[in-house]
Amino acid sequence: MAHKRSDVLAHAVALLDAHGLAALTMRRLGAELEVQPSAIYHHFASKQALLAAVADEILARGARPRTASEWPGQLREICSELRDAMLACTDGADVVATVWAFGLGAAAPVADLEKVLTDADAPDELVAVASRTLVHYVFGHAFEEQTARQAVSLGAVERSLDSLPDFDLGLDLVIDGLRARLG
Amino acid sequence: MAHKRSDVLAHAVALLDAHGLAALTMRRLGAELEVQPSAIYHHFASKQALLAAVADEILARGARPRTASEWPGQLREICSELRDAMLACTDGADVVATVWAFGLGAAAPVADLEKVLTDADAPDELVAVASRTLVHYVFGHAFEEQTARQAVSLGAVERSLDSLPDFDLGLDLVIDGLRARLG
DNA sequence: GAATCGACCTGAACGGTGTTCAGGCTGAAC
DNA sequence: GTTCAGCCTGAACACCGTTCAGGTCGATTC
Repeated sequence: MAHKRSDVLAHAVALLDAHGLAALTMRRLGAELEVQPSAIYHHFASKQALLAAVADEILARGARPRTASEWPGQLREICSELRDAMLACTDGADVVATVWAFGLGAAAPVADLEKVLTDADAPDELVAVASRTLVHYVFGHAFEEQTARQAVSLGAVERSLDSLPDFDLGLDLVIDGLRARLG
Repeated sequence: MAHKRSDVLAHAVALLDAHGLAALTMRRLGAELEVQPSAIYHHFASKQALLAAVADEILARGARPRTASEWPGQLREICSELRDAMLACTDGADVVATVWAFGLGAAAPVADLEKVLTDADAPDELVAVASRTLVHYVFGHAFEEQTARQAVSLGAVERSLDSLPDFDLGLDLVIDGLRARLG
């Protein structure tokens, strides 16, 4: 029973979702596919390449229609979609943020943000700064929320989850800063 | 020649700085101290605990006097200090951000930000949101910059470093959003 | 129908990793 | 002179990502 690249990817995402990043091992993924670990290297050059594909898949699964007509709402839509996509999968924020930081994938959301800002007639430098500021905020918030939740559920650390800041409020903070520059 | 906890920590930071996070291995650290890897567990309960201490040390080394008298300048001082401390050490952003996200250390900068905002009479919720938004921005920016720089220098990925957004500009974006709320 | 070819996989190995544990050494305190 | 704590040894355990020569098998081609 030969597997295709898409089968391997689907099993990898399922494994990540069910048991977390630590369990996403070449050996364990191989076992899940009833295949030797080395067989995975026929489909992906390295674990890093596999993770990049996983990150893109996580984002693709979180895609949703966009309806806002003004740039502030459009930015909010993109950021919320990105956040929800990452939070929908165990360790999703970690995987997506790392892959993106390495420049290996997960570039779509930033491109979308840049397009919205360009269409809103923001100057080039502000487009680059603002889109990255937004994405840094979303990654940071999601990563912290997901990591803290996991650390608490593992009992590794006691820490109140109620104290997590509100996502939309922080987003508005950045967007208000932008509004002051875009008039 | 018996080592103290502070010796182990100092060697760990030196190893991190000289050869990066991947080289900060219990075995390699042991070799550096001319000691068996297991000896390190006498001083630190786990590698995670060691990394937490390393993160705090990185921040402590980056401490500098603060002179600003108004809250926007104070926020800028804290964020710049945090950023510079992380960038001063190889993989510093990765270590500090991860340790902080796990709630194991590196909490001082956030506490400082919260104090400044509280003293500026910001409401409690805004204090929590704003301080985290700022720290997410600083972590995200520093992590991306450091990771990208490293990926390029390793030749793993070709990517223009010139396109990195300006740190102060993004910081002002958030602070302007805050100004609109603090009057 | 036989040969070829590519996709897919095997099985073993290499050189690492964090961590545990029973026990040994040594220098200061009583 | 003995006790005791701090520090360390050395071996093992159970993993990890990755490589590589070779094997299987279905589809394509002559």
